[in-house]
Amino acid sequence: MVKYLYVEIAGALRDDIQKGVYEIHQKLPSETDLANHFSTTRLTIRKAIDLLVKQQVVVRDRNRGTYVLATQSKISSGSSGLVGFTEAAKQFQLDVSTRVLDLRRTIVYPDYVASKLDLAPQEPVWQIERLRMTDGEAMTHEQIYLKQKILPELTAHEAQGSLYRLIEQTVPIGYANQELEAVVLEKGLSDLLETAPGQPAFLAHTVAYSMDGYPILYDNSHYRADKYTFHNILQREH
Amino acid sequence: MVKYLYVEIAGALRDDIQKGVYEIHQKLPSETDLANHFSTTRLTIRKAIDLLVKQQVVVRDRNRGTYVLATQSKISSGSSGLVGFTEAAKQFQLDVSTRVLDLRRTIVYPDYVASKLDLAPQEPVWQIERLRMTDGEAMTHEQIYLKQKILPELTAHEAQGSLYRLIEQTVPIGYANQELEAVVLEKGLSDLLETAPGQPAFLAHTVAYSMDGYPILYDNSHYRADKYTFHNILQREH
DNA sequence: AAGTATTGATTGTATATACAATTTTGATTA
DNA sequence: TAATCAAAATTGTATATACAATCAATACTT
Repeated sequence: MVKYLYVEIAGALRDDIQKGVYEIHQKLPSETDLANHFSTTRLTIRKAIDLLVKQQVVVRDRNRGTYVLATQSKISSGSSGLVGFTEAAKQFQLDVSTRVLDLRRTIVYPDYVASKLDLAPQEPVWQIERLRMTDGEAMTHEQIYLKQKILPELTAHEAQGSLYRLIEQTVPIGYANQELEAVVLEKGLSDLLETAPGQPAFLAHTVAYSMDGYPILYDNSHYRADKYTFHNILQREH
Repeated sequence: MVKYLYVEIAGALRDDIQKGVYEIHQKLPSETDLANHFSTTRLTIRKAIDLLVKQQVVVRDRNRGTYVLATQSKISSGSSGLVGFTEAAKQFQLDVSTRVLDLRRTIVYPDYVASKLDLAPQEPVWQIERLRMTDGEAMTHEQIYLKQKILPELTAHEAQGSLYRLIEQTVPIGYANQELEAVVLEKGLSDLLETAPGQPAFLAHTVAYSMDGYPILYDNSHYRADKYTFHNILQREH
């Protein structure tokens, strides 16, 4: 999984931070020192630190040093494009795993699902409930409704990977409409997400459409707020 | 103002894109070609392209090339966007009012503000704390840090309106970088927002940049989750 | 003692070069 | 023609090195 030197070094540093070798607000060794320690060049160290900055683990302070910001990094996704959890986490070079809690073909679903997906009466959908984890820690709980006619067959094994990628083997996805709520976790979900009730979370409602504008899937996901941020680049229109 | 080679090159490329030299979905010249053209190294070109990627002007496609992205639309619908609260709320035809809680020119601010705004030591900023209301109900609490050199003077009356509009009378804003957290309100803020502690809220960190990529203002806002949702249209890149 | 200049440390940028990984393209072969 | 293989193109990573910009600490001068 770990392929590149700078990713490995970033991981090593992050581990050290998590282990307390470097504490919050403490300064990391200088780039040259790190380069010597890891027997590499300063530029490779810089790339490693760049990654940690992107993950918001450290901050740079020009001419002074690099300081520890948090002991944990957050995954972040947003309008940078439509990516599922798998692809987002991969950009952070994290190890993704999935627990499929439920997978069934059904004609029983809430009204708003039928409405959002523009379903015919009795039209079957795949209902997929998954728990997504990075490095073994629960991050996201997903409740997905996918038009069955898009994917006639779907195995539990397939449901473990990137659904977007799977779907795009038959229907290219054009865009999605996402609405974000901030919520507080109730008992059931907090258990699944391995945290406490009352903790904040994002609730994202996403409808993915084909290029033609036909709805394909509806996704209702809870993201642990301590592990996830949404990130937008907003262009000013002049 | 433009100091570094790679920033200049990024600007030149962005201009070319805007002028139509490179059109949407078109491929940029290869990095080696660009390096020759600008009489520099591939690594400098890469840093320039890195910047454009961060600004979402182009995307990389490994082993294939760098492609021009749609520089328009894609963002900021429904809510905050780079329109600021005033402009957003007006689209909903709501009656916006503002309570300026604090307005001061100061050289005392958190480290992360100095870092995000790339402030010189002792550089003065305007610190503006506002409560934004629609139809008399508290919606948003804003904590804004604005480089003083952008706006030498700022009255409490001016601070009641749209800051974005005010700023753009001197410096056009190019884009902003927004990060969303989901949080739970603590006592002080919940009082200001006229709700109860423990209620969920969005916490948005926004850094607004000039067209050249220089930071202008940092905004730390809490949005009542029961009154506000964030809405994105996500484009799938193919 | 207080201010000033110097020096070292540290991050930021830039050049030059090489190899790796993968996609595309073109040539070769069955 | 179709399939296979080889080469070229292109981005990604890595090493080595140098200088610039600025902060912090030290030494020096007044």
